[in-house]
Amino acid sequence: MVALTERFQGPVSEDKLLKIGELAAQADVAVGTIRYYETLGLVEPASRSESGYRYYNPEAIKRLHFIKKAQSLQFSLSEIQQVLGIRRQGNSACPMVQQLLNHKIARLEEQIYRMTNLKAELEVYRDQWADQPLEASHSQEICHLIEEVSY
Amino acid sequence: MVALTERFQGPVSEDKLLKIGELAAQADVAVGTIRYYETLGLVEPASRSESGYRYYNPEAIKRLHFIKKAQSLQFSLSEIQQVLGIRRQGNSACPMVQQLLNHKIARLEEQIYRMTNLKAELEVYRDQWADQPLEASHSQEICHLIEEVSY
DNA sequence: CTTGACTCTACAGTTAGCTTGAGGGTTTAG
DNA sequence: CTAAACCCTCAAGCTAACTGTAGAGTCAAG
Repeated sequence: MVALTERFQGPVSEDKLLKIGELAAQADVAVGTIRYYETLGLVEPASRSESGYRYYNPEAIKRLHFIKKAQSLQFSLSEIQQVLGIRRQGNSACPMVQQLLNHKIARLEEQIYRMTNLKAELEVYRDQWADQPLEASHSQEICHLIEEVSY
Repeated sequence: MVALTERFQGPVSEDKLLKIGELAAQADVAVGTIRYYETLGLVEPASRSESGYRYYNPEAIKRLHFIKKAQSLQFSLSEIQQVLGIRRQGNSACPMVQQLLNHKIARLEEQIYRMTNLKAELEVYRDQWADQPLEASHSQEICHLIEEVSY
């Protein structure tokens, strides 16, 4: 499945450049997704062959991993873009990054708090359900859980 | 702003039916959103006037509040739909609801765990940044935070 | 009885994050 | 040298959850 090119062609002085499919396999991301990320400025090939093939250096794998991690933790692509894109602007990124971090930390705190509350609430409902005799589930009241939870 | 109808017309025996705009104001939801929810089977007017106007009973306010709460806690409309829609199917909803709850609780647990980890990670970065002398922000390295975080 | 606020339906548009497809070149294993 | 496997671009489509618009009818106050 994962067949890595050992040789490469192109004018680059680094070694082990990857074609898009190889990068995709290594980073466990779809080829189309990588191209899509490129339109957003999140990844860029180190070079292009004459025929237009993208060639990435292995750093790109880490980049994609970073994106996936940040994403799985509720960062939007545009937030990731902000952090990654800032260096291109040539000015100090730190203030913006710090702001982003503070904002993110505050949001996480709030979400954790709300999720913890919800979890406790749901557990109460679930346990009430567990205590209920089975026949009760089939009374007129279609599901006591729904009556409790729904409104 | 909030002008409630005191009288109503229609064949319903309850009192204080609301027009869609009134319901929207009471529940703090856009009119269009309510109509959209109706297409998903999440809310239904108690009745319609001859001219087609929707008339809701005040229960609908609670329904919308429930939807908003569940939503703010990461439940999708289709999940909410599953819970609310089940009674229409005439069979016992409890097993499905229990399953949904368990699944949701597990997901919350995982998300809380991951968010807590990320928060700690981000706080480390932020604090490292705070300790950094200002000039360091303007060295060749455009932002040490980016170098640390990005890969 | 008219005017303005409200409502109706139907459908197009929006943002996010991709996926799929058409149509056509390129590489590489056998 | 040929056929499979890859790659390219461009464009459209998809899900979620709405928002907005057009064109037309309805209701309530003055």
